[in-house]
Amino acid sequence: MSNYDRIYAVVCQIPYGKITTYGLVAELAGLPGRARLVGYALYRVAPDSDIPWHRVINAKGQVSGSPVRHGSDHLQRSRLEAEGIQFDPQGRIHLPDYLWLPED
DNA sequence: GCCATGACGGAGC
DNA sequence: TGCTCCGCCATGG
Repeated sequence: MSNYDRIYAVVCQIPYGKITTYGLVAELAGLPGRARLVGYALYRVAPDSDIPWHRVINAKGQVSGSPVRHGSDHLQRSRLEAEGIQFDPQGRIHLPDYLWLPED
């Protein structure tokens, strides 16, 4: 059981229509302050994976993504919009409205 | 084994 | 509000 396995496990718990941040995922996975590892873990996940990686964004409420990857960032935004999540004109999300909490 | 890098976060300006 | 710098640590050359 590696840290990545815990990260994936947490991401899989995110319900439909909800999102969370890298830092929160890291904390729930038992890796407080290791947000970068979460990003790195999701970076290694295939876009067609069964893991809802698209529901994880940064603390700024903005969709990230490596420019080098083939439009994975666009794919993420599309999937989020498909789940009813609204984006601001600047491409940002109002976190408090969609942020997932384990208590829910 | 060392060095540079990166889907981040937070503090400082 | 937006940009820069630093800390964190796994991965790849």
